[in-house]
This record gives sequence, structure tokens and C-alpha cells, in this order.
Amino acid sequence: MEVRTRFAPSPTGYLHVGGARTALFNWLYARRHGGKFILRIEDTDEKRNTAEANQVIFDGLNWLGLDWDEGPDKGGPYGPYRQSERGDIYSKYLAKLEAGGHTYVDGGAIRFRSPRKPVVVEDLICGRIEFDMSNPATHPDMTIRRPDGSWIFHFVNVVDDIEMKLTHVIRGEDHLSNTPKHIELYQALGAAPPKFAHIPLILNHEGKKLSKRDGGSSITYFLDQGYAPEAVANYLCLLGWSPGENRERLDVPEILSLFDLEKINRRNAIFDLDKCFWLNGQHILAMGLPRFAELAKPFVDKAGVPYGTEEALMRALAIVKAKVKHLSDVPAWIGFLFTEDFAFDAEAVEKTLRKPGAAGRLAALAEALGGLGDWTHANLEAKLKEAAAAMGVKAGELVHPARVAVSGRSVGPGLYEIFEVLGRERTLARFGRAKAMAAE
RNA sequence: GACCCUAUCGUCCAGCGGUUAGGACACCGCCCUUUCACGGCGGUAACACGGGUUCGAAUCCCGUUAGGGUCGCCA
Repeated sequence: MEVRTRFAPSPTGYLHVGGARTALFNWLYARRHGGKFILRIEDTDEKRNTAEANQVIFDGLNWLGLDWDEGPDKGGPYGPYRQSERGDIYSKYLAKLEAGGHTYVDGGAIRFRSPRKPVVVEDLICGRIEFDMSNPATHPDMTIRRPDGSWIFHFVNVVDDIEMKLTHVIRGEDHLSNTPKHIELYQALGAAPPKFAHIPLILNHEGKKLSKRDGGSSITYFLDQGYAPEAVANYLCLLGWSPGENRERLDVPEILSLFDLEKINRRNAIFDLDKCFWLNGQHILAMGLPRFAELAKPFVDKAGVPYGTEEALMRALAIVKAKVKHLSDVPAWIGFLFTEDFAFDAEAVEKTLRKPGAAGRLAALAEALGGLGDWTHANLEAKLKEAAAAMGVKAGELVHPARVAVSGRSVGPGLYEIFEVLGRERTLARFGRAKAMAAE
């Protein structure tokens, strides 16, 4: 039988990382087993069900690289995929329940009468759990339709899962206690329940459920902060799951080949931004220049870096890629390469250019480089070291003031790489300008 | 409160009856180095507690404690 999983978010206007991880696990499971991944919007109650709120979900999933086979925007054999458009289906199922004598009216609302029999949940992750449903005080008959005719989550969720032929329901552990209610509904409707897999929750640093207020609780945070989606997906799946062999950095194809619901653990995990950050750097380091450029470009454009040609941009990106941890930092890393109007860091100027003799050393270096043959990394390095030796100083005595002279800062890409990208003319011009700031 | 889940370094993840309890992030040293990163080496740091079972428990069982979740005419 074909595996069918789903992600069924409520359009609240943002995509929570916990939801994103749930989506990721569902997607992984479906793709791993050659099945289908379905997107369904659960908007029976939420009045924030706007086109924008829907778009946020689409964008978030797309950004993470999670594609769906059926959904509100692409249709499918069991649509519509928005609960607000499925009223007729729910009415039909309600009639079934009514015919079976499973409902009663209470205050205008319709409730489902619990059979009050023990219910066993066979969970792929949590194992076998038996629930005693006999006490109406702790397990009240659930409402399935409000007096105004609108539907309640538990009912429509089950109906849709039946109608859409879902085989596996992978969701947060906060639904574990709801599951026996859902199973009662399946039984009353004469449908076989899907396999359930309840994954542990993501907690904040206080050990509470991650909320909107917590940094990094929304997927857009990662996009804005300059995270690579592959790094975020990688980090998210490492929360509660392990590929074994102490593997940390994994690309999606690897995750796909290793993923297994049975290997998901049962303990809630605290979200650790530090590790996600580190993983981001690892992914950036490992990715090719084209991918890096693709991810960095939006930030470069947004910052208005006047990089000129595409080739020039690529040369700049190439020399900073190994240093960058956040893609959002790229403009700051490369800006000085494209304008003479870059800022000089006061402390850097003080420590290097204002050092006695700096002006003379800079002048000597400029002279040496002026006569250099091919303006290449190797030649530049050799010439600088030769000049340092001739002056009887350590290479650093030339390197540091030169770096500040051409970039305005004491940290940055490799010096010779900067020289190469700037070219002879601009490098020497910047030397000349810096001499004015330097101490004799 | 009732019910359900969970319990290994500060954090994430290994471990599934016999290990000097391992890896990663973070942190602290040292090395590499033109800066910053990267990388390398080393260090600090954990089996919640109490009973069992067993020749032998982080691993199995039972309690206690702690944390989380669910008990909606929210999803």
C-alpha cells in the first residue's frame, strides 16, 4: 500500500519550527517510502485564514525544500485541501455518525457519545498505550459541531484523514492524549485508523513549549538571519532523531537514505540556536560557490552592494565564503571591495596605521608591489615577504597596516585575495590614501 | 487534580546486561596562521533518587522526585 502522510497546519500567519519539523518528518517518511506527502490547511475556526497566512505556510515549506504532492494550491484526487471548503463532506460523515446513534445534541452543539471502552494506541514511536476512557469527567464527550454549524478539529481531522487515505499520522506528542478520542471516531465511522507516530516536542531554554516570543520559533527568522535551508532542515531533524555514527552535518539525500521513524526518540528537546548556527557555517563551508551565491545574492541585493558585474560578485563571494557564518553578513564582508567609500574602523586604524613607522612601511610596500610582474596571489605574497625581509621586519608589520589600508578593518578575507580582487591600481591607490592617516 | 509521556555532560545525540560511559555545540587551554574563521590536539562536564532482578546494571522491573503534554463549542 502506498504511504500517504500529511502536514495539516492552521494558518496562523507564521510557520513554527515545531510545525516545520513535523512537516519535515512527514515529508521524509513519504519520500523515503516512495509515497505521497499532502498539505492540508486546517482552517475551520481561525479567522486569520487569509491568503497571506496560507502563503506563509507555502513559502516556509518551499524554503525548506519540502514539496507536496497534493494541496490547496495544486489540487489532488481528495480535495479540496482546505477544511473551510469541505463542509459537504463533513455533513455526510456527520450523518453517518447520527445514523449509528453516536451523537446527541447539547446546547445546540453536536457531541459524540464515547463508547466508554478502553482504547489502545499502538504508536510507532511511543509503543502500546492503553487509555481508560470510562470517566466522563476526564474524558468528556467531544463536541464535533458548534451551534453555528462550524466544525471542531478532532472530527474534521479524522474525517479528512480517512477521506484523504492517509496511512501514517506523524504529529507532535501534544496530540498523543487526543489520539484515543480520534480512534473512537474511526471506529464509529467503520474506518481503520492510520498508523500513529507521535514525535517529541521542541522546548525553549526554559524547558517550555517553544512559543512565538522565543527567538528562532518562526521559520522566517532563519531565512532573515541568513541561514541556509539545508542547514535548518539538518538541525531540525537532529532534534529527536539520530542518523547514528555520531553524524552531524548531513545533506538531504543522506537524511533521506538514513531516516527511520523507529529511530526517533521520545524525549522533548530544547532548541539550541548555537548548534544550529554552527551547522549553518558547516553547510556554507561545504556547499559549492554557485549555491553560496544563490543564497547570498538576495542579501547582497537588498543591501544594495554596488558589485557591478556578476563575475565581480562571484570573485568577491569566493574569497569570503569560508569565513561567513550568516548569509546576512555577506554584504558587510564584501562591501569594501566595491567602493572607495568604505568606513575605517577607529580601533584598527589606531592599532596599525597609527603605529610608529607605519607610513614608511606602507610606502615601501607600495613601491615594491608597484613593480611587481603578474598580480597574482603567489607573487604578491612572495613580494610582500621579500619587502619585509629587506626592511628587517616581520611580515605582519606589513600585512596588518596593508589590510587596514585596503579594507578599513583588521579582520576580513585573506590579504592577497583582497589584493587580487581589487587589482593593482585600486590597491595602490588605497595605500596612498591610507598614508595620510598613518604615523611616520 | 486526573490521565499520558519522559529522565545520560549546560544543550543535542549515541549507548539497548559486562564500555576508562562515546560524539557534537558551547566553554577553557595549546598548535596552525597575515587578521578572522577553518582545521588539529587537549581539558572541564552526565547516567535524578531509592528499592529490587542479576555473578554483573546507564541499560530490565517497581516506587519517589522532577519536567513536559492532554483533559475546549482552539488547532
